[in-house]
Amino acid sequence: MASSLVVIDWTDNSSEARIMAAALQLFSSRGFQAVGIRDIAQEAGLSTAALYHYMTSKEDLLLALMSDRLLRVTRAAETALGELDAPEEQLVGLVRVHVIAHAQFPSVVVDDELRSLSAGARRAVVRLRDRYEQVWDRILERGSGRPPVFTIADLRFARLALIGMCSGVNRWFSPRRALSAESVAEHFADLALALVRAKREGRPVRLADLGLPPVEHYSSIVATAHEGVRG
Amino acid sequence: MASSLVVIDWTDNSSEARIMAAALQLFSSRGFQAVGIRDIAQEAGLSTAALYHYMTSKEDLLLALMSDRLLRVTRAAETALGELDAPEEQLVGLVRVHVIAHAQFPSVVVDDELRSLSAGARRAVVRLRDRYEQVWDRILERGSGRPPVFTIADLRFARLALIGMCSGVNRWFSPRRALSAESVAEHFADLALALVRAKREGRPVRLADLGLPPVEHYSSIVATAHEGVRG
Amino acid sequence: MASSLVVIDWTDNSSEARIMAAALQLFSSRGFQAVGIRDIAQEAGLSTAALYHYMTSKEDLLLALMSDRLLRVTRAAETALGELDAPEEQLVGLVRVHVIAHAQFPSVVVDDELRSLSAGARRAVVRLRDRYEQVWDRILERGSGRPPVFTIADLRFARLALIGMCSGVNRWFSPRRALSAESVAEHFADLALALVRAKREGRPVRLADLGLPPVEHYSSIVATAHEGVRG
Amino acid sequence: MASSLVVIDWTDNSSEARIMAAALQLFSSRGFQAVGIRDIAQEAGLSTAALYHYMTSKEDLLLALMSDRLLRVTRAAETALGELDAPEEQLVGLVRVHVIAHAQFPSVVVDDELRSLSAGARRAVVRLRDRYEQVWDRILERGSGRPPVFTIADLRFARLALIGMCSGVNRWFSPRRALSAESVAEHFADLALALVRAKREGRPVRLADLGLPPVEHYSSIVATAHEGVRG
DNA sequence: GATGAATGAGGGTTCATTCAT
DNA sequence: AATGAATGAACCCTCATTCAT
Repeated sequence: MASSLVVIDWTDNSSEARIMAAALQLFSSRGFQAVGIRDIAQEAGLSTAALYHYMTSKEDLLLALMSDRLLRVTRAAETALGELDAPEEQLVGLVRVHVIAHAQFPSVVVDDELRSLSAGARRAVVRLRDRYEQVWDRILERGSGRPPVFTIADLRFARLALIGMCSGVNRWFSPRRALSAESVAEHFADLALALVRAKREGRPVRLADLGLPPVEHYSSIVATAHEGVRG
Repeated sequence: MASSLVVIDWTDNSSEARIMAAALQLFSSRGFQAVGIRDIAQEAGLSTAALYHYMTSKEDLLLALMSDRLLRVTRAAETALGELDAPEEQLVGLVRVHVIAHAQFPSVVVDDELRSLSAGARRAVVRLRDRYEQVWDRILERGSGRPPVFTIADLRFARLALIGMCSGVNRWFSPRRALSAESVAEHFADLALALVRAKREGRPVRLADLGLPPVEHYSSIVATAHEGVRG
Repeated sequence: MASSLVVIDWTDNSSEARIMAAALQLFSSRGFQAVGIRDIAQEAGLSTAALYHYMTSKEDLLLALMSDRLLRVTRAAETALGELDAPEEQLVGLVRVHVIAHAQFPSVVVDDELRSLSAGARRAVVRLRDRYEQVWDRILERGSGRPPVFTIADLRFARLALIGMCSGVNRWFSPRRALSAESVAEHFADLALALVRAKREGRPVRLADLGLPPVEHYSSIVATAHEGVRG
Repeated sequence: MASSLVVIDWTDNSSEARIMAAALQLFSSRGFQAVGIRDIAQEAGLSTAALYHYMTSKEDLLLALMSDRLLRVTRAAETALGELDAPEEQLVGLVRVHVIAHAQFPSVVVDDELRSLSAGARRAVVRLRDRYEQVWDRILERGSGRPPVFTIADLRFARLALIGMCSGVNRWFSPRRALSAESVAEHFADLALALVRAKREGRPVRLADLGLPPVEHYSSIVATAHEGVRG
């Protein structure tokens, strides 16, 4: 029984995992409201009644998926950040993780679907989201310290702008076009450095100036954090 | 009969205008799929059957609203741009218009609801959206000319990032918090300048460096373009 | 729209009346819980969706029917009592009305289905039921006055016994057996006189001793109070 | 495997007994149709699948309970009658047993739930019910013999009235009110004597006139017949 | 211009039951 | 003896839509 705030185990292809995968896939592509439980059941290869062995309601399913996504992306972000020190490097790491996670994996854009949750569930998810956003804030703060690496007028707006642009990827990215998630991540990482006016020794920093691990490293961090979910 | 790609007349409080206003308001706050035609009818003070004098289907209503939003924001953008010359100024004008329109007016975020449209309607809206995005592209191109004002690695990604961050406003902006649409517009305009690495005479430009009309000017451009729709 | 505590208009064969008739018939013979709204719709010759033009929920339908039954039997009882004076005669009138109503018309036995109602609706019905039971109490009280016509140890138990035995008719009466509602009413009226130990001038009274209108008179009172409901 | 017409063994707290107790309790308070097998399983502390080791269907469970109730009340009635001789005393004994059984023990009112049974099961239960009703008929007949103790116009109607009033107890009796099953039994016994116009030496008999064992004696007869079922 | 009546399809959820383990 | 997994059918109710008036 998938209780609420939990990291889902996707690795086997048990009924539960198949249901979760089906729901994630469908919610991600059509939106929660537009998906019927019959769709989910069919995709998972079960009867609709069987769904109710693993969830208590459709909303509960959404809740589980949102928290899973948030917990995993948070985990991936922390893994990436743990390997880095300088704020500008950490920002790049964070953007890479976020973009790759949102482009490569079916993701329920949390802020899009918050309104589909009832008050209680919404509060729980908001709490997780806030925790994730604090990761961003922490970096932006550190980069604004003395001496400042970033030049940011308002930390909150900068974070909203960054997350807005990075989550937007989810809406237009399609692997069909000859466009890899990694190349998007690279471009957005550089744009993020610009957005915060990152500088080293008084000079604007470009992505190429940083001696970071290659972007593929972050693909594998994200993949590890997401385990066996099909990309 | 509200045919498809049209600028809606909101100024009177005819039944049609009331229906449109109700639908816009509801789609904007709850999402297309979550709104029933009963909700719209009730909000407009009519029977559900009466709705069908003014629309051919619920989808048609969405289509009309999306095109209205796109046409109006495009019009507002062009008004703003016509008064300005330098690319960095135009970028600021565009961001101001976009942010104010999305924060202050109920807006159907086009890319969010495209999936709710059938193929034909989707194509029509995408065409309008592309036309609006070309406005962005035109500015980014001009700023990338010789000598370059912007430093942009890839024009398309920059546009996606900018629109992503500016449209995201729609998700979190709430007039209840002591936060005006204008102040958001100002912060985002400055962030946009940073994102494109705008320079004048080799130096990074800040919003304050530009001698632009005050942000309220753009509020009124947007308001004019949106006529009597309640903000 | 059949609101709650109301005397239903059965006389035409409008959709509403047909729904009510179907529901009454089905609830009466199978019990509320065992009847599906599909059954009602089919019996009424409508789609299930159409039902919801005339009711707000299945429970609301039950509520309407219970209140209709209670209000009508109360009305019939009061008509009968208004024509009579002596308590022993009134008791006979009341038993005749109650038995004929329960044998001849599909009736939802109120106390059987109270548990199917939610708390609020239940309270409303109990109030009507209590009002009807007060009619019985009033007669039993009058018969216990000075000089007493009845000999009753406890008024409440006597009422419960009388109503219990008279409502029980509903369970076993079937017009198929050569058994008229009127003949049952006669036997039960005489048993009721016995139960309260009715006396005139010190002698036990039998039904035949009273100069009452014939039982058919009460059939027509009940029929009038129930209007065009098919018996 | 609980086959059909059987006296259930309630004395141990085996799974079977717990299931039966749960079902009886629930059917009694909510009615057969309103009780789900999940409710029964939960109350019994088992999985729903486990229920099917002890029953063949939900209906079978009802059948078993109805027959158990009927057989036990019949047995209790016969025990009571065996100790008595005069018809008027036997009538009192029977009423006491019936009322106490229906007030004090969760009882499935047979005539209420007959409609929930399929034709075959119904026939079987009706046979048991008829046997129990014959106990009543036998007494009423004896009391109508020569010289008559009772004055009854129609034996069948008298029996229906008596059982109707005594079974009705089940609907309104609640141990919460300061009302003992025994005191109800006493009042109803006296009312039953009145209903049949019982006389001794030409004079109406009251309950107090009879030298019967105290009502508690009948409580214990009923309790014995019902063994360990919680009251 | 507007509505009440009506509907087929589908919404999410629960039903009693079976079966391999 | 007991269970978790699974299901087809049914639950009450709402959906967007049509049409005669």
